[in-house]
Amino acid sequence: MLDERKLEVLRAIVEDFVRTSEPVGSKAIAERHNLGVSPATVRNDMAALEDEGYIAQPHTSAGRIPTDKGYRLFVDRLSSVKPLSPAERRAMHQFLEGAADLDDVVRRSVRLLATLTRQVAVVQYPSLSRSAVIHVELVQLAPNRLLLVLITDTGRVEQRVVELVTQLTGDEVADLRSLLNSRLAGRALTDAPAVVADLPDTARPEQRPVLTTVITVLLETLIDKKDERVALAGTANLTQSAIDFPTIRPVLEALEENVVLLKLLGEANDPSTVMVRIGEENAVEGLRSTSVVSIGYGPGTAVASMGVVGPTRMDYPSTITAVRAIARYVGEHLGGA
Amino acid sequence: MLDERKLEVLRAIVEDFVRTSEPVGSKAIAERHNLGVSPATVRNDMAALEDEGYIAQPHTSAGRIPTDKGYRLFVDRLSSVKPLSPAERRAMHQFLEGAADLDDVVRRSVRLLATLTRQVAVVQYPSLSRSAVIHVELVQLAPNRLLLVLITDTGRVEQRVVELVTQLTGDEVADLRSLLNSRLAGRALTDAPAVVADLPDTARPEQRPVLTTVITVLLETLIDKKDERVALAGTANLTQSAIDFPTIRPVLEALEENVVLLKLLGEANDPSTVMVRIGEENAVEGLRSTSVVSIGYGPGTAVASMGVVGPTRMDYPSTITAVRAIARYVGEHLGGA
DNA sequence: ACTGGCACTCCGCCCACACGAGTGCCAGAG
DNA sequence: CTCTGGCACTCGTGTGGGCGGAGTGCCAGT
Repeated sequence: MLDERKLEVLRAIVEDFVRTSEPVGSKAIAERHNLGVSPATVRNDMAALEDEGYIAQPHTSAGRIPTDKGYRLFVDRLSSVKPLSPAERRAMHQFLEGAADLDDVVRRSVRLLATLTRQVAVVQYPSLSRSAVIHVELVQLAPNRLLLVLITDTGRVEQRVVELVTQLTGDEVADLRSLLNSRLAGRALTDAPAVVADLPDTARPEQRPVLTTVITVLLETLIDKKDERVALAGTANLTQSAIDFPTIRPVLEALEENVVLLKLLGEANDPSTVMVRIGEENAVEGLRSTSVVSIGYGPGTAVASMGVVGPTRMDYPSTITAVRAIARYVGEHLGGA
Repeated sequence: MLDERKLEVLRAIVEDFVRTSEPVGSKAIAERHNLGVSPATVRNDMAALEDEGYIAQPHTSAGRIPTDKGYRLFVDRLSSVKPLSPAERRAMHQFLEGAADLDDVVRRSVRLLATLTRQVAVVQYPSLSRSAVIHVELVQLAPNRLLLVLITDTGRVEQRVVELVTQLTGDEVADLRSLLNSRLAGRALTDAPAVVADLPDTARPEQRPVLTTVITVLLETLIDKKDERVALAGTANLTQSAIDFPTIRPVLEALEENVVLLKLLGEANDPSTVMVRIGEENAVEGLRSTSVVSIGYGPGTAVASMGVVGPTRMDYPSTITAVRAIARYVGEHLGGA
């Protein structure tokens, strides 16, 4: 059905269209990409490609542009990896150099990703649910108010105020603290509920109400923070592709919905392979005319995801390379810190 | 120079132009705003207003539009406050209801502000520098690694890892903790440097190196975090005013520069008066064609600022009202928590 | 001081037209 | 069976002219 040359023609169409953002015609292909055949032949191939749904015509007597399906084929079978330029590599190292805390790393990463790909970048904060507890701290704000601080191995810190019905002494707080830490330190957050479930039962009766309250808040924090944070950068890059989006409004709206973004990224857990969602493949209304390139990252197995959102008319090879490189580098960086 | 009726004409021009985004002519004014005079008279007034630089013509034989100077006069002398509608008031309460922690409050506020004003909203996180220490916590991660956690009265928590050359016992950490707290608890962050400066001198010799290191990191945290965080929402609203911005690109770029935003908001400290910067009055390149309406907020005297960014062709009375109302409400909310 | 009238300007819109890029199809050559 | 050159056709884009209308500035009159 699709012989070698037809695929070459498709590649030529995708590459030229990405470069010029204008429909590409048979003559241009025959000239620029030395296929050794005449425009007429290319035309026949194009007709075949159009029948199969890989390319389309904006209108009669215009050149062809790739369809979502065409991009998909291109990404899956036709695109060769394009190595990062030395300049890009250098930029990457410099950019992440000297990032102080987790916030800083994420913010720099997202900027970097947006700059390198010239698109909108999204980086999820290392998720609570996939990390482990380092320490639980209790600070007594008042006799009946505690501040619960949860510290994870990815550098994230969550805090919550706990209101108690009873009053506590400093010693009691200390007891509580060491009790919680003995159970939780080193455990994955996902295990936390199981680990602390039986605590109230084993405690002395007078401790129980307090313990129950604290544990409730602790678990609430874990659940609540399921709605995790994301950083966003490069939205201005949307405007450069005025040709691609008739209106960028729905895209901006979708990008502001954290929930949507997380859903988008949530599917890309694997740090070894880049996931590409093209146009209509996106479940998210409003991003139907965009492509999303995403990947998992983190020390060891993935703890979060990052990616970029851009027009379907995107330089996939470069974008994929950049996303992969940055994810790997940030992952190492987090592991070392 | 500018008699009563001329001011009325200016008001009419501003109001109509804000509503329709089209240049307004003398006839429309004479009809819609019953001034009791003929279009010809209005024309004379308009000529005077134009001479004074309050309005301008896009081209001969078009209506007039307000200049920055015209908006300025309108805001300062002609705009009456417009109370919040009951629906808006209800929305405000519901929106902030049940916000758990500081992050949540800020995120909800910024969304609310963007929704109510239908513009881009910016909310600065309560700044460290203007708040006070509640507690300093030290968590021993390893014999020579401490986690320093700083808790402020606005609910913000900052953490930093401290690497030590020497190893510490748990007791030593506890000593250090109580020492720091005895000095810092309840003090304003801005006082912190002065308060802890002499600590190493008064300590026992063997404690000094550790103390110096910890204090250095502590002060670093304060300085570092000067570059404070902001939350942004409603960027999609920029697209609705396609008439107002030929390109929204520079605006989006400016909004992504946190530094720029902070500079913008930084000037609005006073929680009692709304600050309005119109068009060219903005120091920030890229926001020269926008207006910024901002105000300080927080429990008691202001601890941070919030505001909106929109086209100069903006409904100033409504916007000012909304910004003021939300700032006040969020301030109370923070105070009560 | 205000009004009505009038001539003038200029933008926006519509239409017609020509141009050119690109196609599909076909007949003929290898 | 595959490729090529030729040709007629389609359709979007750019250009230029003409028209209508909105709005103005000015002036003479009340």
